[in-house]
Amino acid sequence: MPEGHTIHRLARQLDETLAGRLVHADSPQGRFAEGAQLLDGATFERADAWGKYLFCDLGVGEVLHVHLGLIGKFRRREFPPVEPTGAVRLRLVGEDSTWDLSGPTRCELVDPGEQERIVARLGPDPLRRDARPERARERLARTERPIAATLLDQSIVAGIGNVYRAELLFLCGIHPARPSSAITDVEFEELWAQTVRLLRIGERSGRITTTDPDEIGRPRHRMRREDRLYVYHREHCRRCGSDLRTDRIGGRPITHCPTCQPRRRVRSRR
DNA sequence: CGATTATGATTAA
DNA sequence: TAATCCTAATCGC
Repeated sequence: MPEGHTIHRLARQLDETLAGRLVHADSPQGRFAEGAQLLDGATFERADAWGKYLFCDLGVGEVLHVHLGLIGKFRRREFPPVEPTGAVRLRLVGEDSTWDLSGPTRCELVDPGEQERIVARLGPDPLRRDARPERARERLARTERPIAATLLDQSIVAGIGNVYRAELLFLCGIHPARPSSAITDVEFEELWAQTVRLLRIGERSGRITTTDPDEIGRPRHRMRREDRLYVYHREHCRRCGSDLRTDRIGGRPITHCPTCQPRRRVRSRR
């Protein structure tokens, strides 16, 4: 379930449960045996998220870099630990918590220079206080690539994934194929504000919810699964009932509502 | 039990 | 653009 909100939530929970604690590390599955050995017995200092990239500093010189990819999970497990089920690349056991990493696309130790290089390739992260949205704004203005493609480009904005991009474009009433350069300043402001808002909700709750509790008629945390999204994985528009359309943009499917997200902006009535 | 699917990203072509 | 990697839940037969 990894878009930026997942990684930030994870960083916070790792901090809460492991920071300042002595940690035992191992690789039950065996594919990160050397790295785990290096981390074993270290003190967990801090976890930090940049977009979908997670870094854990255990004060051993190199930093643990984890990227969950599409299917990776970093889950809290029973303490004291029991024999893991399935393929666990890395297990971290603190003084009162157990964490299992499975299926990551990256799990490696990187030196601080390499960490810097990774972070330098990323666009502003809406979940970071120091984010500079104007960086993203400038990039968008300079490319004709469809907005649905640039929103997935982590070097432009860091942390948006396939669910959030579809939902954001719906909420902002923007057609996915619109050239990025045609996004107006006002639209960008709203896009950024919504991104921050939705990612924060996701980080707090641990799940992606983009619908309005008033519109659904029940509090966000008690919404049914099928009520949490406007367009992603849906057939009909929750707002107007139109048949939704799914296209492949930026290499991945995106669904939009032809009525709520017209290709040309509807002339506002005066 | 095999096939399919998934909120991702890199590499090769 | 396609192929590839990684894992586990779910679905159809």
